[in-house]
Amino acid sequence: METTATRTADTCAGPPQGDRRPDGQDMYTISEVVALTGLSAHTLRWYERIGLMPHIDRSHTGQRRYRNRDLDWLALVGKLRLTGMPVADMVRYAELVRAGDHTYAERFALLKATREDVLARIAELQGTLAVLDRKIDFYADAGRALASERSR
Amino acid sequence: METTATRTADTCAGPPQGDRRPDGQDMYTISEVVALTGLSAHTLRWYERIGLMPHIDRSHTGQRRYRNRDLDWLALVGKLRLTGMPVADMVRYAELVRAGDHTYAERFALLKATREDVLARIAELQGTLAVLDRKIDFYADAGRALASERSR
DNA sequence: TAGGACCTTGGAGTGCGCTCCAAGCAAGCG
DNA sequence: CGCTTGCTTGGAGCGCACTCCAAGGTCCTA
Repeated sequence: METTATRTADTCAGPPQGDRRPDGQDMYTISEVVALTGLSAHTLRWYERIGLMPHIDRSHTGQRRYRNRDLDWLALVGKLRLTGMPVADMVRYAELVRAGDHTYAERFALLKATREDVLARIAELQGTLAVLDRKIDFYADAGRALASERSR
Repeated sequence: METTATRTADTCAGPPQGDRRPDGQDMYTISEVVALTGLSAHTLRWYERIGLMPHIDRSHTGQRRYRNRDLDWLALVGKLRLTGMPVADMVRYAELVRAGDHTYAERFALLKATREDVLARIAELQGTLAVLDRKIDFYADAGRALASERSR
């Protein structure tokens, strides 16, 4: 029952990602994808040129027709982008997916390394938050001191 | 007792930041600052050119001599950089500091806004972490499925 | 006093991630 | 039919944050 699911590991690991998209016959023009993802059409075409996207279907006149799995992929790319992962690394991951099932181990390792990066970045930000909070407290105190000085 | 401290709010809000630096007569060449901060000398000079640094003292022959307060400032800049704050925004903050005490309110607001940004970014990263974890679980399961398939 | 490490400057160059442009094709509408 | 809107392409351009270069001055040690 789940052996075929290995083929779609990088587009639907788990339930279908939640985002709205009227299932039935799923096909989206580039401008629809722009509306759904917030990316620009330029960026979508650029992602394709650099090998970050899987093959995108075309209409009989050559226009792009995105599918739900492409949107799922873009959602993942968006998440990875938030982590600061370089586009080149995402392209590497995309290449592994295209290369087939024998790259599972490498993809798995890449995901786990990325997870560690994200944890480290969260820790960094919490350190920064602490500094910021100290400074904010200081400013609040200084503000009160100035106020009481003025009223003296 | 604390009224003079308002003058140093942006270099030593709280205890002296912990980082090692042999107090006494504090003076550092640019290469010492490179060693202490991990920034390049190019970057340090560039920060100065764009107005991100306060005035840096010079030796009688014109070489930079950094002081502890400059290192504290660089530590703050480093933290803010981690949050993804654009350099231009940090320059703005530096200008407020140079402008004097009457910019307290604006600096305070800027710090609080930055704090909110950091919180939002942490939340984003935690969302990404959740996606990553789902994917990692999926890959782990798929790996086990493939293994048991091979052994069948 | 010589040599080498280190410092100075303005300006040019780099890498990344888009962002835009020009020229042209295709579909829908009055 | 013309008009508008939307899509196509390769390639050029942009903003950011550095990064480096060339040409020269300074510091230290012997």
